[in-house]
Amino acid sequence: MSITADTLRGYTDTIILTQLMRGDSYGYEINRQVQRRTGGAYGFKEATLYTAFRRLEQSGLITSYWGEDGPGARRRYYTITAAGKQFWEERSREWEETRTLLNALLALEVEHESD
Amino acid sequence: MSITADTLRGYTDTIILTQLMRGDSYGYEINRQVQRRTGGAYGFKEATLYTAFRRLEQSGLITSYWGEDGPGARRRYYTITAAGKQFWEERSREWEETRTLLNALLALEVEHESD
DNA sequence: ACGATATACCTCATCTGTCAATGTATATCA
DNA sequence: TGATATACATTGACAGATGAGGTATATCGT
Repeated sequence: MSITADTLRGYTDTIILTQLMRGDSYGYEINRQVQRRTGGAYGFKEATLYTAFRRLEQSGLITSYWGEDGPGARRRYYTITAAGKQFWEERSREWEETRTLLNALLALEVEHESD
Repeated sequence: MSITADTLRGYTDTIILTQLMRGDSYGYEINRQVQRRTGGAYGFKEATLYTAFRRLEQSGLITSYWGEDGPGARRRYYTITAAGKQFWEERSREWEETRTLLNALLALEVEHESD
């Protein structure tokens, strides 16, 4: 985990929703996918992950149900709602914008880089 | 201000340091430069800005001194220290990495985008 | 049979950064 | 004289991340 969570604070929800856009999943699996997709560079702390699920469910962005057991204990599966998909779209666009802004704000060079 | 600060939470210090890498400056001016560089899309709230100065100074990343008055009230100028420059280097590298990770984590498409 | 390990979920107290609200003071201009 | 821009500062509230602690099941080697 070479990246501290504070540098992507606020993106936890969107990262989780991105995984759920691909289909229902559960906490442990979502975290494994995040780790795989970042080459092991990032993974959620458990407390971060599960408090995010509570937050997202209470906001109506996801719903949940108990699924069948795997090789470990029981799994709680999550489904992204229509509101969740809309929220994901907004946040994705916002990320594009934020990325552009930070590129501009953290560059020492003179103005006008395209991105 | 179309971008909420929560999406770049944690970058306040680095943004301020970037401005100070160009030379000494003071709060009001730094904020104006941030607004100009983002085409008005982002600016610090005053409380955020001044609490950041306290934090940075206490961490030894900047020093300050009272400068001459401008058209308004007196100005407190800030100087980036050697430790501040080193911190800025680290954070800049970390931003590159975070950008790559978030691009990967927020993309629905299949793997292997270069950036 | 037993212990280690991986799977899987959960909560709470604490810490940190952001910000609304509020306050002070000076210079300019109509 | 009052509005506006410049300029700095503090405080209480809030929200997200996390360390530390907990529960439970399945597998695998010895």
